[in-house]
Order: sequence, then C-alpha cells, then structure tokens
Amino acid sequence: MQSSHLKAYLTSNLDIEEKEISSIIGSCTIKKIRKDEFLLRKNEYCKHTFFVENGLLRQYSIDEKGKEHTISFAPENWFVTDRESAYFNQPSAYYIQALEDSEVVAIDENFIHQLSEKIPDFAGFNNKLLHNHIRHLQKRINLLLSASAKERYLQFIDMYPDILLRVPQTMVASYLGITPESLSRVRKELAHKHFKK
Amino acid sequence: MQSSHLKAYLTSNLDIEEKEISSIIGSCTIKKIRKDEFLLRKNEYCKHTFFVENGLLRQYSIDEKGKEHTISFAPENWFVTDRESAYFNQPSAYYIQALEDSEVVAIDENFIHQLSEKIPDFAGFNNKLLHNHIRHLQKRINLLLSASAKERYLQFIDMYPDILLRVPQTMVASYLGITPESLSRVRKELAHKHFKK
DNA sequence: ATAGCTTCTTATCATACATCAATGCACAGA
DNA sequence: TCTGTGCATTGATGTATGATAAGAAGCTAT
Repeated sequence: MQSSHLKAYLTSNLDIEEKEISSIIGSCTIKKIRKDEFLLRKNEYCKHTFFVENGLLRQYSIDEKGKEHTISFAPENWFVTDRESAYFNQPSAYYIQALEDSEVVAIDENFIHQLSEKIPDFAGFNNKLLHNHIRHLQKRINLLLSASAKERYLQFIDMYPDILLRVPQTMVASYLGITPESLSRVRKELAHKHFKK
Repeated sequence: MQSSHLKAYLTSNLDIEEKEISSIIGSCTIKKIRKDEFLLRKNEYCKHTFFVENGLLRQYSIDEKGKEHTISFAPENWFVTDRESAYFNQPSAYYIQALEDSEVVAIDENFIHQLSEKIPDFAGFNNKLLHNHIRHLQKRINLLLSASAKERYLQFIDMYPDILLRVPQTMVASYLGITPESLSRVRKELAHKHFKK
C-alpha cells in the first residue's frame, strides 16, 4: 500500500522503528471512495477507524424529524470513526459520508487492540488520540451551551478556516446547530460590519 | 484508607488480584470536602482523577458574561476530572465543586500512567473509561444539536432521575443550556399534561 | 447555450426561549 | 417568632432563531 500521510503521521507520533511502522501500515487496506458514498450508515456496525489520506468526509446523524446534524468533518490527516459502535460493538447512530472523492486507510478495530497490547508506545499514542477527542468534544459542548449562533460561527471560522471553504454552508449550519437561513443572516451581518469599518 | 466503593468498582471491572487492588487503593488519598468547596478552579492545573465515594460534585465553566454552564454532575461511583488539563498539562477552564458534603478518592495522574504500563488489564480498563466518556459527550452534543428544551429535559429525567432530585433547578437548567425560568415553564407544561390525562 | 440541479440569499411571519421584574415560599439564624 | 437569603414561579415583553416560500446565483451535463 502507498500511504504517505499516515506513515508520516505515525512516524512523527510514534517512537518506533520505521520498519515496524511500515509493517503496521502494510496490514491495513486503503480504500478509495467517491463523493457521496458512505463508509458507514446508521444501524451498521463500525469496524474500523479511518484515517483520511486525502479528500474530506463528514459524520452526521439524522433525527426523527429527518434533520441532519453534523458531528464532525474529517479532512486529510484526520481520523474518523464511530467509537461508540466500534468499541462497544453496537449498531451505529451515525453516517459517515464522503464530501469529496477521498482515500482513507481502514484500520481494523481488532488490529488496534493487538498493537496496543504488543507495543506500549502505541497504546500511549492511542490514549493520546482519545484524550484529544475528549478535549474536542468537551470544548464543543461548552460552546453549544454558552455561545450564540454568531459566536459559534466565528469560532468555527477560527478553528476550521480550510474546511469552511470546502463544504456547503448547509453543512456548516448543521454543525453549528442552526438553520442554513440563520447562518446566511449571520454571515450577512458580519460582512456588513467589516464593510462599515 | 477505607474505601468501599472504589474497591468494589475496581474489583468488578478489573481482573486482577484483590491484594493488588488493595495496594493500588492504598496509595491513593481520600479527601473529605464540604458543600460548596472546590476540588479545582479555573486556571489551576488538574492533577488528579477523582472517584466519588459519596456525595455529589459538579463540573462547570463560567463564560465572559458571568454565566455558569454545567459540564457534568458526579454522584457516588462516578469519576470526575478535567482530562484536558490533567492529560495535556494545561490550566483548566473549569471548576469542580461539591454540591453536598462529599468524600472523593484522589488518584494521581502519574499513578494512572504507571499502572497502565505495569498492568495491561488496567490499561484496558482506563481505555474503557475513556470510551465511555466519549460516548457520553457525543450523545450530549447530538442532543444539543437536535432537541428542544423540553426534549432535553425529558431525556435528563430519564438518564439521571436520581440527580434531578438532588440539585437545584438552576443547575439542571445550566446543564441543559437554558435559563432557570425556561426550565420552570417546561416543567409546568409537563405537569399540566400529566394532570389533564 | 440551455436546462436542471443545488446552494445561497432575502423576505415575511411564527415561535421558542431569554430578559427583566415582581412575588411567593421555604429554610436558617437571630 | 420574626427576618433575611436563596430558589422557584409567574407575567410582560423582547429578541434570536426557526419555518416557509420564493427568487438569484452557481454548477454540470447534455
């Protein structure tokens, strides 16, 4: 398998032999996936952690009223998976879909377990990923609890300026927890402010 | 140290010798803390994971406008900590305060690292805690994105019926992301519905 | 270029929730 | 028993955001 990004990622985060890393990557499969195709659908069992080599994916849920809620965006060099499903072996509540033609490395959940037990450093690395994830989620909860639509949007721009340009506003809105119309208004307001200055 | 709950908790979750568990617990300190006292304040470094033996704690933030936002409640048999601060060694953004006179076991962060490296099963246990945490946070985000005040309250009742009775409504409101007044109205509405039936 | 998507904007109206202010309780301390 | 203090409730009013609908602006494919 040809996998430059993941290899670079692991090399800079894991203090083990280049050779060993290659062997790890060797036992993963790379998957090409076209825009709009799914890596995971609701009620399926998530069996992998996906590392995005290139392209852009989105994880989202659909509620009873049929509305989409974006859980996360995953561009190059990000991991995306439903840990709840993968770890606890439950049917997933989420969809993972490609927003652009993408390539991902599918890392088997069991494989991660094995590596964690064999390589202490890898266990530590995995631990770090989990903590990062938690930090991220907590920050988002805090934001949803405390900030207005405009504030949330501003923070989004700040954190993901690159993603902003690659996804339709509808999806940004569903990430922020507002309607596309509201987002449009917020944007208008902000544009005006800049203009007047 | 006398620590019935933590010991029971570990025994039922860790497949190691009773003796070893005792020795683990032996090297932790128990802390008595009175209502309204703090285990952690904003900008302090969180150095421990706290296991609640009895009592009830709350983790919350205060935003620029001075409003409190409850991140979590922690009753008996729960862990509470700011992982972001403890793991990444950053000043915390949160407060952890006792809502009732409580007893907690303070587990040193480094100690956890050591145990994880020595005892594979403990590493697995810790991993499970992290995944549980993630599952929890994700569910909450999904709820904040998709549900109305009333729906969020109903779900809260469902998930934490015990906590509901032990904390002032102001704090429940700040957990749900609404004002105390709104919560009062939601409750009134629900009460009426039941009554009319 | 045209037709047919999808996305974004704009406008109007509706509504959930916030804000502000007053009142009512309950409980704790003198 | 009285009184102060903290919550919960209620009402009046304001505001941000949602719902709906329609038009404008890009893309894509024929």
